[in-house]
Amino acid sequence: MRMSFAETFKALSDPVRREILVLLKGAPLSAGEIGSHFDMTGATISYHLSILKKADLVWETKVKNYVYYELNTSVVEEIMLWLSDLKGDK
Amino acid sequence: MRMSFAETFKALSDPVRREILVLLKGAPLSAGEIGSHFDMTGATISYHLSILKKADLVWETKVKNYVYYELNTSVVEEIMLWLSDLKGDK
DNA sequence: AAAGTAATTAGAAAATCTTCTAAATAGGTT
DNA sequence: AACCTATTTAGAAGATTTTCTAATTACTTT
Repeated sequence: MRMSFAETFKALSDPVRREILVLLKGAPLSAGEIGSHFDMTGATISYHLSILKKADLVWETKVKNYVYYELNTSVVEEIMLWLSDLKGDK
Repeated sequence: MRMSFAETFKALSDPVRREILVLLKGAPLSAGEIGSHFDMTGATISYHLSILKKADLVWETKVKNYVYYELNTSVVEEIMLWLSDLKGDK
């Protein structure tokens, strides 16, 4: 079930997590592939992925012993709508 | 001078600060008027306002011994553009 | 100038977040 | 089954954030 707005904004507030989302813009990547872009342990990447997942910003698919993550653009859209309303667009 | 994207996202990550922005949607309000909407001390509200100000999400105008805060929608627009790009809109 | 009102700053406590190491889980391969 | 590879979980350390109380600044009014 969809998590709160609050948690989505929190998920977006960390630079590592935003960079992960940008990486996923092109195509789904495994946790390991994502991790290789950062100078951090896999455990830390896993922690960030879990927050993105709880915020529904990404989906995961398990294939063999890999876990692939994919961007969920519909939640991005929700945040944009909130911002759009704030801006005063009718 | 305009603060980093990172700081703008951080500023948006707190529910109190988002509620302040919504309050300012209608019209500018003084720090005291903003504070009266929350069950928090004026010092705490002042802290949140300083973060919104540093993120350039609000402007302040001093009138008598009041400080009025006003929403700055152009920064909201910047965040929307980032999200729009993430979504994949060309 | 003294007193009052609005708001901010300083400093500290409590809560939350980020990161690590080490251990555990899960699946694939020999 | 034993071993290897990918990923997650647990637990702890360190950093950052949020909030408060008390003190300070700034401007107004008497």
